[in-house]
Amino acid sequence: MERLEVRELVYFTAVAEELHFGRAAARLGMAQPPLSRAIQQLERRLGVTLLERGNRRVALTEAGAVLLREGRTVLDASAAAARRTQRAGRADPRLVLVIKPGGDGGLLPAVLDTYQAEPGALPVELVCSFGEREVLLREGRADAALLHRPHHDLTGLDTQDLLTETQLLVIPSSHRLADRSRVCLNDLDEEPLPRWPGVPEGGSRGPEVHDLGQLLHLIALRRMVAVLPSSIRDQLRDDLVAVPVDDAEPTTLVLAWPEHATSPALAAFVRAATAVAVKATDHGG
Amino acid sequence: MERLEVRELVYFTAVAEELHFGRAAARLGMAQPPLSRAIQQLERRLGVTLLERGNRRVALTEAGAVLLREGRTVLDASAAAARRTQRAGRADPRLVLVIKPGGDGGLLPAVLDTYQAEPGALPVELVCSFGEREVLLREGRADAALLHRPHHDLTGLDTQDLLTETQLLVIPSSHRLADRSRVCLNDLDEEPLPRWPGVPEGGSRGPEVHDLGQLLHLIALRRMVAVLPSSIRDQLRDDLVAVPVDDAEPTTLVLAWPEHATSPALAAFVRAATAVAVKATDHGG
DNA sequence: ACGCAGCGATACCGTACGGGTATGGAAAGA
DNA sequence: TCTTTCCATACCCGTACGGTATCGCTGCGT
Repeated sequence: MERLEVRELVYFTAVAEELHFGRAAARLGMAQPPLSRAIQQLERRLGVTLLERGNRRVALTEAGAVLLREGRTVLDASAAAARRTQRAGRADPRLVLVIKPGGDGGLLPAVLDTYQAEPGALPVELVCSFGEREVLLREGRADAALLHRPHHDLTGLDTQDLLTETQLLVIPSSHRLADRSRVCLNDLDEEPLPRWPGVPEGGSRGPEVHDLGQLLHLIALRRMVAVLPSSIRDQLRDDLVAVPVDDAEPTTLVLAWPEHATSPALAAFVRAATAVAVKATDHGG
Repeated sequence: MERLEVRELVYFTAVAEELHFGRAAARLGMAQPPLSRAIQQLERRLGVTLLERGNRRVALTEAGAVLLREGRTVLDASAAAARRTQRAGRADPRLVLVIKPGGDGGLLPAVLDTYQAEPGALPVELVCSFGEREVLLREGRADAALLHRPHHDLTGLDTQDLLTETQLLVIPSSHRLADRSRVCLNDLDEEPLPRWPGVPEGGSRGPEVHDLGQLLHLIALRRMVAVLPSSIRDQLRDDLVAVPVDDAEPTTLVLAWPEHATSPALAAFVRAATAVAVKATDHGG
């Protein structure tokens, strides 16, 4: 079996994405002829035609589509490998945890305290990011992340459930639904819901939001409403109210980390978070 | 960020596994000096030392251990990408399903019939393999596999549960436990259990077995006993009996396929298998 | 119908880098 | 101290990757 080189995959994905050798070559910062040759070579070595060269149109074959998808995972894995290795080699070891501001269900302080008490605990570096948090994990830029199920795609990650919460509708006190004791999703059919960065049009309309303060502000301005886990209750402004949504499926806060991770520091962190979570659910009911 | 090439990863994993440049070079079929240089280059580009060169001893650094693990996943993904692309490009499209002989829970005929009735169904190629079945999936050599949870490691695979079965102890009719109406795992402490190929010493002792006929034969010869899903009852020889094991955790037959697979043929197969499975559980209770 | 423009393939060339051989040099064992 | 072992350095060569120039095909515009 002939070897499949990363450089070739970079070339191929560029062409497969542009469907145009010239533009792909420009994107790669190289001339078009060597790119053509590299693709031909790749096709010869695999014994498979990847691109249908209609004279003015380049199209992916079935096999090409497969290689595009598979190749992306290889490139992702390769980039992640490089970054994780570099992070592991740094002189100042730290645990990078990525969170959504306000999305920690109130557990984070206790988790951090518990973790720091563990033997061999590393300094924790918090990275706040509103969208695309799981991408940071997959890219090897972070060691762990707080995510929400089923909101995030958790394939390829190991996870530990921390906290399951019902969801609340957050609206201005002057909203037509503000005095309801409960609502259901049908009531929101016409409401502008936020689009979360990185989530491609989940039936949501309205502008993209990038942080919690901005979101609450927009809600207060009657530009939108939002359905959020019940733990944001603590962080609401005075001019907003929260109403339980009966038929919104509960959201689970999960701690996620890359599959097959072996770092003892991460293992200790998972232990700490789990311990805090079970204590919290014991108390909270 | 500098690019991380597959060739470099092959070189590094060889050295990391051998912990010896000379042997690694021999394994790679090359001379030692260029290998040394390649590793140094890799270290420079990552800005990380991967190997501790004690004068007569080569050892992995922390970062090196990380790169060894991550690099293996890259190499696996790369090999899988190549094979899946080649399979997708073949002139005669087929769906490769890997099974364990006798391990289909009796569902397979119905699943195959149902699938062939689907529009756009491909010919199904059955591959029988006793051990290492999930590896075939991960290597891109098969499209789907029948596996058992919790026996197999399903990380990195998508799965659909088909059938949950209790487990039976299979023994010769002359065995000391043959007239028991039930046993528990403690009763088996001294019994020779088979070692499954690919499973590294799961507390099992006794010889490796590679197919079901051989296994049953060895049981009949009083060389071993085995705990198996209850659906093998149909395939028992006259000189063997099966006794329920009270505290053996139930086994679930799952259909597994590579994460993120998009092939419509595979999707149809999953549909067919799921349909047959729910029908079977409805009937069987 | 003819010509032009767009785009991928081919031809040809230079160089950078991957790989080989020979050798150095440090350290452990006899 | 001499030898052995094993990784690094020095130096050389060939390949193959990338660049420039050009061809050839085809669809479109007038």
